[in-house]
Amino acid sequence: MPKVVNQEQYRRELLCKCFDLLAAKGYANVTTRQLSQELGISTGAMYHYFPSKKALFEQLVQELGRQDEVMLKAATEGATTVPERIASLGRCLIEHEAYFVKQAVIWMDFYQHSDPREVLGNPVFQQVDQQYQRAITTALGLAEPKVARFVWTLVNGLLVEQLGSEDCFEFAEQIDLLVKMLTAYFEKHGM
Amino acid sequence: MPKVVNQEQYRRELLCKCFDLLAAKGYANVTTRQLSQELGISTGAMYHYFPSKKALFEQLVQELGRQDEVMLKAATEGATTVPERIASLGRCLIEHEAYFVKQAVIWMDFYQHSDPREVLGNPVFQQVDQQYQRAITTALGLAEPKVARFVWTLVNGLLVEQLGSEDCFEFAEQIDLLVKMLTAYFEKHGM
Amino acid sequence: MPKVVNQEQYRRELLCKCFDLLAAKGYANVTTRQLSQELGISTGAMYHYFPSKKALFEQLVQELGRQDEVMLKAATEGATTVPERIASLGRCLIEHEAYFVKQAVIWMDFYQHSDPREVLGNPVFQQVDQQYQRAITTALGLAEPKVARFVWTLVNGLLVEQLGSEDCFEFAEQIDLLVKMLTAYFEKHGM
Amino acid sequence: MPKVVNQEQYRRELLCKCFDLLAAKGYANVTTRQLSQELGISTGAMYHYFPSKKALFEQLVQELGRQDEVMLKAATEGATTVPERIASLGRCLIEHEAYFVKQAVIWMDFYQHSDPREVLGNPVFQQVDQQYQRAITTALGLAEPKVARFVWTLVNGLLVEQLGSEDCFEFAEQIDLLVKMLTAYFEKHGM
DNA sequence: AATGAATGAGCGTTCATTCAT
DNA sequence: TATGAATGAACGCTCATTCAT
Repeated sequence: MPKVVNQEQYRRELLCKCFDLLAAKGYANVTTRQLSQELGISTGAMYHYFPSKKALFEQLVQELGRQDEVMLKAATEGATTVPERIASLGRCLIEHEAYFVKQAVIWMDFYQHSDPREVLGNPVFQQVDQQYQRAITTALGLAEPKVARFVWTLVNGLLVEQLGSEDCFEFAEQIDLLVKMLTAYFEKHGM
Repeated sequence: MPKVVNQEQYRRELLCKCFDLLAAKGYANVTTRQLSQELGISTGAMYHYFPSKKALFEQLVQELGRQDEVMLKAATEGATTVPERIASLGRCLIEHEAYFVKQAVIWMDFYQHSDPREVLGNPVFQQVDQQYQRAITTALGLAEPKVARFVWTLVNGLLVEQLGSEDCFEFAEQIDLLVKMLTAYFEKHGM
Repeated sequence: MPKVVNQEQYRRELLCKCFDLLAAKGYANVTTRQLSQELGISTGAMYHYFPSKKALFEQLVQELGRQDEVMLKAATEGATTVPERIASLGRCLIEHEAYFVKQAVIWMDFYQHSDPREVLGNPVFQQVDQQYQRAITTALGLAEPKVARFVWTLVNGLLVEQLGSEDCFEFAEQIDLLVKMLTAYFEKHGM
Repeated sequence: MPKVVNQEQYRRELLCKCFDLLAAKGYANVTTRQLSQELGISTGAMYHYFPSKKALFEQLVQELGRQDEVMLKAATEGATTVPERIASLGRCLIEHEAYFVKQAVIWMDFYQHSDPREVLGNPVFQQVDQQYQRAITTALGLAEPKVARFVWTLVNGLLVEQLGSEDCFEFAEQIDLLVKMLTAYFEKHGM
């Protein structure tokens, strides 16, 4: 009788364990030996669950997309007006700052390691990109995807700026500025 | 003495020649052989001008900081009011979009390859960071560095989003949105 | 006791199932996973029946030797004169060309993977070598083993030349030439 | 000023140094580390001269083909009649037995490691095959390539049988038998 | 100042074998 | 008996760096 495990769930656990290490050092700077050590298994076992280092990385990106969709939905569930939603989103980002900063690193790496001519055609990219678009549009209750993309872009800028920094206060401060900007913009231009 | 000046200038030329290649493929994905081929010299000669691959990269980051300071100053020189300065800055970014996007890649790589615990203490980082702070503050004619940082952060977000994309129109559109946001914010909160 | 007979027979069946795969890809290019998949059992089960990959391979060589002895005896049973026996042997080889070519591959592999200093002392080699010697001597009805070895050597050359080729006609043609050569030789030198 | 070397010639020397090791242990059983140690250089230097282990192997096969063409031509140069040529060829084979046996191993390995469906289309194979065909046809002074191929096939059989054996006497004896067979065949069937 | 052959530690990956179930 | 997840040494290969010329 073989050892019974929920392969699917175990693989997700392994992905989560890789997250911190990959975010801290970057895809290219983490070896498979380091990864397997972080996972507490042998390199061979790692290759039992993932066909390659690259595949592991892409599965991680997908997994993060899945988690974020849930998280953002939950964060803005109680808010009804647009200003309230913006504030809720801001609080969520501040609360999980460390997580989102790490994720930005992962996402940068993903861009970097993709062939520029293929990144837009990459099914993983397309899927996750649409996921975020959908999540942010829903979270803010906006009809216009373009503004949603804009907001997410700004957030990414903030996250990227936080790389290597541990100044939590400055991050909150800048999120606050962003919320004020959005509010001022909506007051002036409507919606 | 003149010999030294030539050396200095030659090294800057070499750095500029590396820029496109490093931005296109990323620091970790470019070999020293590829770099020296791009430069049109041997690997040995490259090590004559730069003590290591990493040092070459850091010198490139510094060089870019120097160039940008000049460029931003020139772009906003004619404008006198804050809205004019914002618009001038926006035009400059849109005009040199390709350059700034490549630079964002370089900058990401620099963060990534630095030890997180050392990045803030890294003299190269400190110098270039202050340079940008100063440049953007001067360009916008703001007394408050915090807002300058905020603007630059937002711009970085836009640049990062352009990675792998060639949609020039979307970039201009989002810069336009950013200018409107800033304007609305300043109208409401003053300065 | 009957249990043991079944085990023995089951192991022979397993060996036969491996034959094609090993001949097609070569010992070193077939993994134990591929073998066990071909056998329709798990790797663990395979190791229950064979102590190692190498042992499985050696048992296959022995099994083939056993089968050939029977086959060659049957092929030349009806013939009474030496020319008739030669012709019968030739027909048998042509008829089972694909089988013998595969076997040649197996046999090459066996030599290759043996330590050169030990191959002559290898009991598996000694046993099978004597088996072939005996089989060919009996088949041709020759008193002199040296000529039997010579014939078998020539046949091996033909088989080896067929590796990777699917030109069935050429094989038959060359077997025909071999038969003529043998006949001419026996006519001139007697026996 | 770079170290001046005749790259082409040095590469040939390296190939020759690999010959014994590859023949003794087989392509798949020799590691790149073992090869580079045999060559007296580092693995990196080996990859400076050969793009891959497989390429090194194929270049060795080509180099052997080149050497053999010269050797066979020289061996039969003085002989004028067909029997004399056959005898000369036989002496050449006996004299360089060890070399030809090793070469047979290399050749077997080459077949084994080629995709069966591609071996006939492999340019290396085609070139060397034609080389041998031409060499043996010229050496024996035969108009008919088919008989040349036949002779070479028989010789290959003998060589293969010598794998792992060091019985030089038996080899000479069998070459002698081959010469007698050929002579008897030509006497009976002409040419 | 300049060359490029040479180094060798370290990479991502494979696979014969083991063993808890 | 039988399973297949797990192991880890070893593989082919890369590349930042050095150094004899």
